Amino acid sequence: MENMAEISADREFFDDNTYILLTVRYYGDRRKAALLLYNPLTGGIEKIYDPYNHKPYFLTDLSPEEIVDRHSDIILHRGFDHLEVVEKYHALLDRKISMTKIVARDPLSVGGSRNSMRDILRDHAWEAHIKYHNCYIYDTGLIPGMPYIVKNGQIILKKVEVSDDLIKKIVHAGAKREAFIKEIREWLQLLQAPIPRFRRLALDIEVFSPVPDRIPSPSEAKYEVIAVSLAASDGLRKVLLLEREEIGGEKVTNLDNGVEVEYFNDEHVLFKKVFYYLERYPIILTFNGDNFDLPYLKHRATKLGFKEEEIPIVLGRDEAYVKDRIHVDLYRFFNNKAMQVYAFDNRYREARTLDTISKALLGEGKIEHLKAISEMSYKELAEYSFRDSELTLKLTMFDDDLVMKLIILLMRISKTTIDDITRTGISAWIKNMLYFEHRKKNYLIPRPEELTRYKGDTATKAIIKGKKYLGAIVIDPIPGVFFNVTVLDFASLYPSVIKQWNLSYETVRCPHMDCRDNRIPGTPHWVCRKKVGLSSFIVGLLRDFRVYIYKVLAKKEPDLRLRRQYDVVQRALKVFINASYGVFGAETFPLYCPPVAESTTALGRHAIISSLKKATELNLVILYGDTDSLFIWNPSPEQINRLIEWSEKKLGIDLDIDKRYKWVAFSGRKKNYLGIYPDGRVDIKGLVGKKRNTPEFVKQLFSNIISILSKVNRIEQLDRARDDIRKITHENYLKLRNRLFTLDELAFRVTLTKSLNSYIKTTPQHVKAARQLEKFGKRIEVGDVISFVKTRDTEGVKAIQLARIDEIDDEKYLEYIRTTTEQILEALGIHFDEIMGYVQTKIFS
DNA sequence: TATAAGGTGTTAGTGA
DNA sequence: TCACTAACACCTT
Repeated sequence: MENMAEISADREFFDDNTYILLTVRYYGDRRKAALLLYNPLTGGIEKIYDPYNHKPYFLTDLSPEEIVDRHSDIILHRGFDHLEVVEKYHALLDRKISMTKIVARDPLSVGGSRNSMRDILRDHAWEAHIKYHNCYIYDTGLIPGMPYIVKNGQIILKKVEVSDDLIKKIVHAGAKREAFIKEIREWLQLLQAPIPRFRRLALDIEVFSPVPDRIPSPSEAKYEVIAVSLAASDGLRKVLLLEREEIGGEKVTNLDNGVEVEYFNDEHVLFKKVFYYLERYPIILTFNGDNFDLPYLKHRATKLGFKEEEIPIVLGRDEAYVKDRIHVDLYRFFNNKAMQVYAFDNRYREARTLDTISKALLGEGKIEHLKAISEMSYKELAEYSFRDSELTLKLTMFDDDLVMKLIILLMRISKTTIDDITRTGISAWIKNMLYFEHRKKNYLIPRPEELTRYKGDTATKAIIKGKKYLGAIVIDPIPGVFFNVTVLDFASLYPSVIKQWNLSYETVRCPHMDCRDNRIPGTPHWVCRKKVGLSSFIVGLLRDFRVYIYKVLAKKEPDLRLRRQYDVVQRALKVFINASYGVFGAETFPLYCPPVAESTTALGRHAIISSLKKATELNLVILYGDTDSLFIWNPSPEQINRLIEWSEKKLGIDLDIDKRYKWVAFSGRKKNYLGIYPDGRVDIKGLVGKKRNTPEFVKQLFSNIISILSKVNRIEQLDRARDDIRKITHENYLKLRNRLFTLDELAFRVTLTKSLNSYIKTTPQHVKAARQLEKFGKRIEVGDVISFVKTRDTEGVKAIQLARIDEIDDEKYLEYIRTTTEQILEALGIHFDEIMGYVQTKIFS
């Protein structure tokens, strides 16, 4: 079996007592938490009820006497268990305080039900909004995603070897404190522990619909489930089809690609078979199963007469589980912003659908179909349906199980269950990571209101209206074409600053009088000299792991398998490091602390401004710079080295050579340039021609211009390129005038970022087009990309489906050609009107 | 139960 | 009618 062979590489590590902790859930019927653990050897899942006898609780600053005297409703509460006095470290005050722990019989009594205990105590309740399963993880120290040995009801972390060599890469001479080394060893265990293959089943359902294109509502579950497709990591490839009178055609039992097709004349029996498979696998994968497949199956099963306990599906508020199993909804995971940007380098831009994501990542999409699903033959339906579950499975398998490995590493770093890691965003992950650390060090988790009270608001003013504080500096670019340009940039500037300056919610504006002169340039804030900040420490550590260990190993390691694993670690770390600054500036983050965010950007500005000064001293010419980068014209290697050394010595931040260009063209606009590498590759930033919503014909023109420019090697060749660009731009204009482009090529494709009826203040063009389509009965949803063309009628716009080629407004399109080419032409010293003059004379001659 | 701010460009809407 | 601002989408760091 494929599964067993794959495990063999780690066979020594994964013996039959070793499990991976996947999740912790609260089981109301037993009033206990239970752990769900995966056994890589058997491929099965095991449920173990809490061996620690842990109870839900929260904290209060009231003494037990005060509670008894003034809040007897706590003592009399149905969920009250007992009181304890505990000592906690209050980081905002930098001293120990005494708190009362109110222990409850069940999580709902703490909070989440009517008249819960935290509601009774309100302003006196601490740590009362933590979800019970997280609270359990913080207190027990159990780490989701890590290997554990289960023996006689005990659960023990499995030892992972960490070589002293690795530790030495982080601990430099002079900093060899025992506790520090221990902490580093623990973190490295998380990153080094082997990750097994997971047995998993991808599921996808198709539902009958009398109206084509309309997705049936899961809560009503009015129509039959006509197909269920299953694709599993152990080789299972199957489609279950419901026999229907209206379907003609042959009943194929095998598809060409080895997929087995099974027929059912009774929906009830089909469901039994589906449930059988759901329970046979530890992990179920779906694409949008939280909101569609699983709720539909559940509600439909109830309609079909299944009893509650016969249906192995549990529905939450916004998620769906398979009972005692794991459900990973890839739709939610892949639509997570942090994943798109950092882990997958923005390789899928539009996200949203299974089709677009798998096309970008796997190179294959869904089966295109013209017929409605309800009208397909058995064979067509089976093929169509199977492709969906197959793609879902493949999304977790490509690049040697990259996605599964990433999920496990993110779980370990953030101490978040697999249930939550695939459903919540980066701020919830970082919250978990920091809360876990608070409990481990016996820090009291501050209330958001305390943070604003002690730390205050921002002191700087943002450039952009509506923003909260001042951000980065963008240096005005010098317009023109420059040969031989080197780009330097600070290696992860903000995380470096956070580490270097000890930035953390408790250290910025700390309570000590004698730290007040330790000022943060550009702000009225100061930072602590006495204590190491908790978030500063962790961010610094993760940064060092990435820079000094995993980025190096991901390049150097000779063994492909290991090299890939190191690359996943490196990417997982990147997700956390890059988001560590932003969360402190986000109101929704429970440790929101504006002075921390503001100090980070202030120090970033300080770094770039002082290096700019230094560069000038070194007689370097700075052409442009954005946040953490400097574009330098024709520097000598000595000048560059001196600047880099200076940064290391004076700022304590690594300044690296990021890239070198043969030449760069700046139009004078910020965040807007074109660079040509020595090998002829092109680097385009911010130009209109690159934007996703730009019409195809403009993109084509743009790309032709770029291709002409990429061949320019010397200044003298620019004149020739200018002429060529003039010529093709002009040709394009004529083609437009003569209506030689198709509507498709002329279409703007713009995303609806909110629901159609919530555009109240203005009516943008894509909304106009969408409303036109709605009148024709087309359903329009958030995230839909609307294709429209600009027309000469009063509305000025038509949805592409409703437009004719002779209606288009070529003046508007000419304007668009103008801005697109202008961004490049201005850098080359040509005015667009010159071209227009050229066009005019051509036309009128 | 959305990590941040700084930009460019188009169009809608407003008020003199 | 015109100058200005707000809203919106998309991009860069």
